[in-house]
Amino acid sequence: MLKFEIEKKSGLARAGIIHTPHGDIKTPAFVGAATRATVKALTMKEMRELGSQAILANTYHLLLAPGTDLIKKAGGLAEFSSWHGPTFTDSGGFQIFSLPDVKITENGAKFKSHINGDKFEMTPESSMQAQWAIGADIHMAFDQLARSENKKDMEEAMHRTHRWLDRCVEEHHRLLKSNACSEQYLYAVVQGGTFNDLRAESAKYSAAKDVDGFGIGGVFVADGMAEMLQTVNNILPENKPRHLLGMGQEPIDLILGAENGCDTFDCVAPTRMARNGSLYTLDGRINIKNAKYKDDFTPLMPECDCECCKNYNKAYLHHLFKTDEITAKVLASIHNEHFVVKLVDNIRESIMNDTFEKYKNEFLKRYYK
RNA sequence: GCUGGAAUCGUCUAGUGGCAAUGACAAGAGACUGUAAAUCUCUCGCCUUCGGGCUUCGUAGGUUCGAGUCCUACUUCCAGCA
Repeated sequence: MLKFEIEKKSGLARAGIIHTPHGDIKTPAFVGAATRATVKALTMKEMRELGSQAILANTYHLLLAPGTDLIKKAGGLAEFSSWHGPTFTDSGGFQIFSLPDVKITENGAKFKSHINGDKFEMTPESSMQAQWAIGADIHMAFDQLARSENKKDMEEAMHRTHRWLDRCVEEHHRLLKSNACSEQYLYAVVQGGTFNDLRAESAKYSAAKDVDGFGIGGVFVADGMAEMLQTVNNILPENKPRHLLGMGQEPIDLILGAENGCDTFDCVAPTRMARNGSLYTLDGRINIKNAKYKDDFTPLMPECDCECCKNYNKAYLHHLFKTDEITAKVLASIHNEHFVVKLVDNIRESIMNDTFEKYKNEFLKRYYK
């Protein structure tokens, strides 16, 4: 069983430590999205230096390239990528949702590779096997998310997720046993969309399973998220960690997520937006490509101690973006990733100090003014 | 000086009698949430009550219902010959 220690509680919020074979994660924590075993535009050294504690890679992408066997041969994700810290893998479930030409059957999902059109099928078992080969510390159950106003569709996807969960749990334990290994861990994924009764049902179902933690999936907007998380996290066992899948573009997502009992987060938005010139500041997100920054020689965010803010100014960043220099994306990604990592670290600190409410109010008041 | 050729939005460019005029870049703005994202969208002559109105394709004339497109002259540039 994955060791999770709770150090401090405040309502549903908690500060804790997840002990993984590759090191500890002090939670709440923002996990870097390293879909193809790399955080786009950043080196692992840069990730460590900006304060990241863990990364999350994607089974679907690594299956296509370079192949999960190759990662196993390399010694696993941590060794292969030179990220010598805690790792997660997402199951590939999100890709069922996001790729075109996906056929879902009870057995699994049939995809076409977006790279060369190769057809292949992913099942709960094959996802577990692939994640086993990749060798991350924490694996996600293979789920089916949906985005629908139609409750029946949602319910159907949720029930399939539950049936798949049973198969994931079985296959996960079979793999552990047959390889005489106990150092890989499985999270169930809670679904149910915007329907809180379905969320409750999914949380109950997942809570009863022999898993090490929980992913909360299929969340697309902050609207109604707090209530949904309250529903789910009041049901999930307190002593197991919870990961809010894919949320974190907006600081409020992370604040509400932590406030309502989530321990870890991952999101592609900070680095994607960085590459597109949209940068976080304490006063809200700015587009550094805007003409008004052409001769603004002040730091992007004076309060920030990232490499970008400590050494460069807005006019320089603006110039790098306008001339499409690679360094623009590097510096911007360092800053945005640092911003969200630090934000969640600050949330943790405020929970530890009993100042969460104050931190939250001050942050939100300034950011969304 | 002669003979060809060429002049269209900030730049390059499409255009061969129905045109406010093609495409690219540049410029201006927006989007992005378990990454098919170094991506995508919108604006880009002026005005507008969004119906439309007005002024544009080197300059000035002309032919035509209608001209960026055909004709004449001029201006500038390019190539070749002197």
